Amino acid sequence: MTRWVLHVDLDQFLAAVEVLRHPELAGLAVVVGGDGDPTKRGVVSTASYEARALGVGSGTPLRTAAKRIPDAVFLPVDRPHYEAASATVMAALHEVTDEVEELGWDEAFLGIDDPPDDDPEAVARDVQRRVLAASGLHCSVGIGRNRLQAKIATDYGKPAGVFRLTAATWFDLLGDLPPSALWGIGGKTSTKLAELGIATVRDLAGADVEALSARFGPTTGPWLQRIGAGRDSAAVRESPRERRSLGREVTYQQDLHDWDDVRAQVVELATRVAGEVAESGRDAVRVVLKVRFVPFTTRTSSRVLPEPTTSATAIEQAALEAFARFEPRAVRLVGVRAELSR
DNA sequence: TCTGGGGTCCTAGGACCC
DNA sequence: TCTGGGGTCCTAGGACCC
Repeated sequence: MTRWVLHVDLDQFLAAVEVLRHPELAGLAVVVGGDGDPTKRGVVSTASYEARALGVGSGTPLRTAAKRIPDAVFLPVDRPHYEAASATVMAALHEVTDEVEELGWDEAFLGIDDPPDDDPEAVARDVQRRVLAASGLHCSVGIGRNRLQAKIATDYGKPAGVFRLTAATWFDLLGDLPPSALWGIGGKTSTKLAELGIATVRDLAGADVEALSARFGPTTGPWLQRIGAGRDSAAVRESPRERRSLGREVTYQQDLHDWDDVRAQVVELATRVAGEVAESGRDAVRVVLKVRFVPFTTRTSSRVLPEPTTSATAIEQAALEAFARFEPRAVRLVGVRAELSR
């Protein structure tokens, strides 16, 4: 039996969906983010390839994007519309196999056993045709023997391509790259690894697991070495998985200077979250309050609920108890998150 | 550059108990 | 009067991802 994992990633998803319904935007620098007003606080969710070529990508502050590309088309994030497009795509993927693990709106892993002629590329191209036919959207497909290989392969297939990455080519392709080239390693971990003399993926694969464990802990240490070597579980976890938490947060356009205003926002968010907890049919077991002070210092405070509950009163009270631990200061963001019972 | 909103998982320290 | 080892829970925060 031969086992393959395919990683399907829609190309410039939000921008592509917008171009589909506004064909006149094709070929333009399209920037989707916030409420579409680039003078407000917010960041870019997705930029079209044309915008990326001009220095604007996901995470770029909208105000920066507007300075870099004054004549870009700025559009608001339209969640319901993207969710519908995503559902169409995921349905197309489920026609290929039941083994589908969704990763947000625009990505999924597919588990494929024994493809015809042991030709996973043919399956990948079939996936691309089906997605395009169903949704009008192009995607790239990475092929690997596990999720990690497939996920990284996709980048080499973009846009609209197919790319295979296995143990045979892992070090040829990635060996000399910094560890941050790997899925799960960001800038912070990369810096810590450099302090241990680990500068490349090859170094990481050959690193001493004991040393990694001493620095990163008993779970993360060995995991880092494994992903350096390109090893990962081939299991595709069926989605949707049981959600662990549910929250709402808001960055205010103007900083809140009045502590009573902040308190009122805590209550409002807690009420909203409580409503959604009740709707979810699950119980909350803990409430986490998040406050981002001016200029950008973030603090959290949490309370275990006396018992698992959907009670808005209990959730609000826990949020306020957490709130009472903070000293009054100017605030730019308030968030409330409920952790759900297992 | 002046930094969203939705999440997940892991670590570490202190409290507390046996 | 100076002190163990293990286990679990709670809390805060870090890091990462889409």
